[in-house]
Amino acid sequence: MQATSSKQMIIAHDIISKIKYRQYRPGTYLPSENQLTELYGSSRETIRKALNELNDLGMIQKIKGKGSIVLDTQRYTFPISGITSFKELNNSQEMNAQTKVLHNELSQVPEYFLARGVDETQEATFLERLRSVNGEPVVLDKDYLLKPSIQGIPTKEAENSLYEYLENQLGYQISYATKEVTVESPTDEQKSLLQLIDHEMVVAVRSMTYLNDTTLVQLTESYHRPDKFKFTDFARRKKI
Amino acid sequence: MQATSSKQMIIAHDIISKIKYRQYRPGTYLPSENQLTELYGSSRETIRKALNELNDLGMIQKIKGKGSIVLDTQRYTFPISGITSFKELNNSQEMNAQTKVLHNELSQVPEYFLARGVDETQEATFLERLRSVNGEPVVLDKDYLLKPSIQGIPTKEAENSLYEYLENQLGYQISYATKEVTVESPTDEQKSLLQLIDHEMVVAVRSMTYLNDTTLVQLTESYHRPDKFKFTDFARRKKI
DNA sequence: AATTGACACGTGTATATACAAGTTGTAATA
DNA sequence: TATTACAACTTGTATATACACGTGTCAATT
Repeated sequence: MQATSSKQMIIAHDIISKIKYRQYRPGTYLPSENQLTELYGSSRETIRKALNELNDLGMIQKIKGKGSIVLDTQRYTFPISGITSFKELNNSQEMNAQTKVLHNELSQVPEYFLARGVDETQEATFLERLRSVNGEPVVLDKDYLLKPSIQGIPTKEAENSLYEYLENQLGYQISYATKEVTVESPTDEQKSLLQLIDHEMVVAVRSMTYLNDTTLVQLTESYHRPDKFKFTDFARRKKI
Repeated sequence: MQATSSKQMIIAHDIISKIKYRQYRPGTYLPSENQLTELYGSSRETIRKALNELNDLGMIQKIKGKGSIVLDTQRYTFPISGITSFKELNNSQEMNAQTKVLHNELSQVPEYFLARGVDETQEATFLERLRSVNGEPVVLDKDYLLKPSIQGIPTKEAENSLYEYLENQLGYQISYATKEVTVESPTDEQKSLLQLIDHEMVVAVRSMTYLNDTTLVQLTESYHRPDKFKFTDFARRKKI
């Protein structure tokens, strides 16, 4: 599901772009699987695997006996769900964003992750970054990049996307992450950096990121200003 | 992906239960697809579709050329992600929960949803419920059940799971939902019902629920006490 | 007029086959 | 010894075929 080269992925991307540029419009049916089979010169199974991707993404709704309806994704297309980095988010939303690196040094792993199975002796590079949009501080990111997979990161790279560095520079394939969101009272540091008003709380997003081979490579604590935080999700009902 | 009757679903469930009861343990490999093919007397494609379900759920990690590793789901198994109702959550977590129905009457659709494409003249049954755990108020749910799909709901049913009523009593198939999470200042009603301390904020989860045929049937505004709110998620990196 | 039945067409599931490509251990080779 | 080459496994992709089953149309029947 990663490489963009397979036939089913090419087809999926093509249909997505046709939806994006409104060749296929929300509320209308896609061509039937058999028609798409002819259109792309592939087997029906390949088409179906492509359509199932779109179904999982919430871009279409498959209806047995009828067809696949294009859903209106515009309404809920602010992608914080899934694994999306600040930099990517920034690009896709075209906000005027800025990243300031506050720390980039060796450190211990914080308490929260120790309670979740991370070894206390685990060496890590601590990276603290303050994200601002239009001059206003919005997010405080604390990343812990784990050795030996990640030996460190140039501060210049840290100003951009971490994922980009890990994937393009180090050749790693980030595969999945677990994430936990809570609302907490801010520490003094968070209060001053995020310019929080008295009694205002902070939204904490803590995540653990893994590679394809299940190697844990990154721990993140991300603190958001509550008034700037919005999380949008699309979910299918599964009976498992 | 809904009915539990198909072969691939039976296989998926079986493997899940074997993981659950630790016949297959976290960190170890599942039998290979070919072995599972023999074990279940099915084709490899059927096995693969079952395994892909588990992969999507974050229960296993497939590694090309090696096999499928069982992941440790215990650590992040508090399912608020996805569409899961309070009642189901309650059952799975075995909390001592209670539901009090505050309102059950006709009403207009609130502003938030009008801004998101819902018609102003849309008729709806307004259902307000206060959820408590161990005597403490935790969540305030405001549901709007849309006509003509849903003509109303017996208050007795409202004390249980709405989804159960819709699926088992009305025979509807709930398919997907969009969800948005924000942190806000509480209204006076929320402040008193949820027993919020001064300056404490409230977590608002607003969602729109759809049937298989894309019919919108339910709007929900769910307000959580910030100290009781926790949201856990598993996400795979997708390059689409 | 209302019901029934046949049919066409849609997606859902299951199977068999083939080859591509990643991983690992082993044997042959330089 | 170190490297290379290969074999034997693994998962990934693509194809062809068949049938089950949901939906809608339309004509025949009641």
